[in-house]
Amino acid sequence: MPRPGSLIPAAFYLRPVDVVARDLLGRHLCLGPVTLRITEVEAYGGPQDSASHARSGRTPRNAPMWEAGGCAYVYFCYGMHHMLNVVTGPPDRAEAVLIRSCEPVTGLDLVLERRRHVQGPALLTGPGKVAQALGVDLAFTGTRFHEPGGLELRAGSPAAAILAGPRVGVDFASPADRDRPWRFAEAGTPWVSRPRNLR
DNA sequence: CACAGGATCGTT
DNA sequence: ACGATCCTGTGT
Repeated sequence: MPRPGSLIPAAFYLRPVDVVARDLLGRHLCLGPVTLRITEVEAYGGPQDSASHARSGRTPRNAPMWEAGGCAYVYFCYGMHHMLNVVTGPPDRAEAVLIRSCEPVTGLDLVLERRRHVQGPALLTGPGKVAQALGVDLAFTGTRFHEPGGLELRAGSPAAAILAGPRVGVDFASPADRDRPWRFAEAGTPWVSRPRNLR
């Protein structure tokens, strides 16, 4: 059975992080039998962004952020959740896009099993839920989305309109970074975490 | 080596 | 509003 959409080439990721973030909406995330369509993302800048994991420079955990765009950066949070990011830009820019919400496309039976049969948008709205549904864990950090066979990004169907707002859970950042409107979601979709604060 | 805290989630 | 739960970065 062919994959839904063609594999996205490496050049896609070599643009400013907010541009790639918007362009990721509507693309397909694929792993094994599961395909998810991206509906909500957040952009994180390099060392100068006080909300980003890159703010402390290169560490063992965030090393994939310093790779060339197209790399996966996965980290473990709050002792129980995995967070999936798409690294962007040339090497050493350390920018990444957090995948916050998706809608199901294929492999729904497996997604429902992994998500304990939660009903409605609560199934996939939130970064921890997306990673759990896809089956992504730390073993995937450092892998490349444009190389076939593993965690892949494919064409999908683009978002017609996009809403933006401040990022979630970054109250610790400086005011300028806290207020930067770098959360993006497809307009009108129910597959979004915290629909408030978007316009 | 010890410790404080986190780009969250689900329940109370 | 809060507890779960453990990896991570930082400091001693």
